[in-house]
Amino acid sequence: MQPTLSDVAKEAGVSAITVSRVLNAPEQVRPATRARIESAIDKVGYVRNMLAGSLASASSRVIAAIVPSLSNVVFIEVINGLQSEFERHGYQILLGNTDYDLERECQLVRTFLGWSPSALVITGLRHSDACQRILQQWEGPIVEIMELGDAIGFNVGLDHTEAGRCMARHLVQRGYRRIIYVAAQIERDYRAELRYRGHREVLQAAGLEAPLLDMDQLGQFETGARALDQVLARHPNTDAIHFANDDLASGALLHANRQGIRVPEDIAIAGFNGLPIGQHVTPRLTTIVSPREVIGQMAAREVIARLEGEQTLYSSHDVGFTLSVGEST
Amino acid sequence: MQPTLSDVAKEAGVSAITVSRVLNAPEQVRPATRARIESAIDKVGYVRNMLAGSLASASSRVIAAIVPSLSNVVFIEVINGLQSEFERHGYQILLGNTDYDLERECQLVRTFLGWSPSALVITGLRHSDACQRILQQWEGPIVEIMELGDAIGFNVGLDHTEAGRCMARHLVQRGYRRIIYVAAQIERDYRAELRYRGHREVLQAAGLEAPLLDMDQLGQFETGARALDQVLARHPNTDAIHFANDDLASGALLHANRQGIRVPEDIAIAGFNGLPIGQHVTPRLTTIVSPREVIGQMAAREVIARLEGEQTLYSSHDVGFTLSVGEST
DNA sequence: TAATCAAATGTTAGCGCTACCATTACTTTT
DNA sequence: AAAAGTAATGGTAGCGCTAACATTTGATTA
Repeated sequence: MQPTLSDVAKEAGVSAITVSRVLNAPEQVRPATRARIESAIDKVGYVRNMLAGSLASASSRVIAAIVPSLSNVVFIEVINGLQSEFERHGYQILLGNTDYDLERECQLVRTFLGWSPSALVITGLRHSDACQRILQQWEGPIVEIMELGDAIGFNVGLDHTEAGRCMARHLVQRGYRRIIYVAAQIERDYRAELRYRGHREVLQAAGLEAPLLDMDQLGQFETGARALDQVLARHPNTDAIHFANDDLASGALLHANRQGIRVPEDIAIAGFNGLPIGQHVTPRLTTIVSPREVIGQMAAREVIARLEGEQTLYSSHDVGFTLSVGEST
Repeated sequence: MQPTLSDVAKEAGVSAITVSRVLNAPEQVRPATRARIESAIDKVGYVRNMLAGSLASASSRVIAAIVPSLSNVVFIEVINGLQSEFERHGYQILLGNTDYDLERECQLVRTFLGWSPSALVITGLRHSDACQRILQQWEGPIVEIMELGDAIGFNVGLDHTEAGRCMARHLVQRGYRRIIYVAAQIERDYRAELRYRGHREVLQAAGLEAPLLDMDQLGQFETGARALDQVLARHPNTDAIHFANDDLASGALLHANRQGIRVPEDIAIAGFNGLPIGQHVTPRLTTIVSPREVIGQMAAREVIARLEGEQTLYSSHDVGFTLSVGEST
């Protein structure tokens, strides 16, 4: 059996609560006593029981983080940003993956709240009704990341509709007229859809059509390559492809290289995210750079500030984006 | 205040333990009673308190997973494999990131064990002495992943030394004679070092030198590109580069494309991991494919089997690897 | 119908810790 | 030297749940 606080207390000849203080507020214990207790801790090989502590104090120093996917580098970077900030302040991350499924998200939120997390970081602004209700009722800090809009708690992200507009404007300005938007399973990725809406808006305003090609597998290189083939076969006079993300776009670009299709002369290619790969392919990919790690860090900082008692009001933070023009458009 | 089990019990006119049973072993409760309790749960908006439950039952259904990095896709895929298996069986993942720091690893292990996890999944076989002691003392299942060797618990991984040998043999066989091994911060990445050892062994056996170039930043495309420049400048008659991973190798390959350096005529390039990108660059990257997600899944399955009472003995599982020959060598 | 037994439900006692208040030890002040 | 104050430590109760055993209910059998 693991030794408990009172085993340590017995060993050190003090009461359990004094040992607890050494762990939680060492400055309240006289240095001599503290040293004695610390060596007792080592001696009996005490490992703190976080469950009991969190139950008694009703606070766990656990952050529940819910993302839609772990296959997508973007969320990894966000998690990385969260981690780096939270770990520094002594918080642990409980990680959940919804696989873009709102039902699963609801289930996860339910379970995670049962851990009395110090805060909840969740991706996106769209949740099932049940989930929405649970979130609204919960008293701890909530941060909704990635998108901007009508949030329950604090909100860190960027305006995806505007990002879509921005890229569409760029393409139109460059003189492209037969532009297709290519996504992978767009109905599951609301942010890709928002970008499409912005894109379509701009194209229609310019009197252009805004066709959409939705691939039925989740987006990686392979899907991008296949999408390029499909576009060339079915819409042969397309002059530019606006991809929903850099994975797809890079896949298409690398495929074009292999096939001897010239970019942008035969067809222009644009992406979204600003992944490193886009800057290393030839030609460099035109894309929209989103500060992904910053989203995680901002979210974490906001939560930490709140938890340490600073009275910040719930509000939202636009991390913005940058159009990075490569030679692919 | 959140409603508790006894609030639900009062509402449903039963005792708390019956409600507990509905949650943990519904088949033990008569359907009529169960239905009544379930609607009471909905009515009062009950959210289960995992802390209290885990404390009382001394089991948390949390899996502590410790990886050295989240910037490396490889670990993401492993985590993904773990997630998909564990989540299906109702386990949550508590995620820790050591940043390749053994002290930090020890600290994380300490903290995580305080959560009474159902199991601990940890990367690698090398731990600090203190950590080693803590792990040995702990009673729950431990899985050490990625490497194979002298493990404390169950062991899922591959033989990195052999992988290094395999690639070196391939290069020698292809006729390359001035082969350099390029890594990024090799002293932090023990597995990259193991591969180098295998590589060196083969080269020396063939009467060749086995120089090592260690880049001082962690490996991404950029580092690979820079490494290629350095090799060409400082070791101009090198005919092949064996990179410690595909990120570096792809970075170098894409850089070569940009610079008009011909691969493999001017210089051959090989990697390790079998990341998708390697199969989409031109020429395709020669690499060693490791079944990353399988490692996570295997680890998870083993743990689950153990937890559900199957009496499997601690042992190790070699997931193997495959040499994938592209046109880059 | 009583005896028997399994299924369903309840009672009690803690899991290991911390909040809250009480007490004791040690300073400082006048 | 007594009073007043502060710092350090302790006692008690309870966080919300479940394990272990106890009891009740209802079905089955002789």
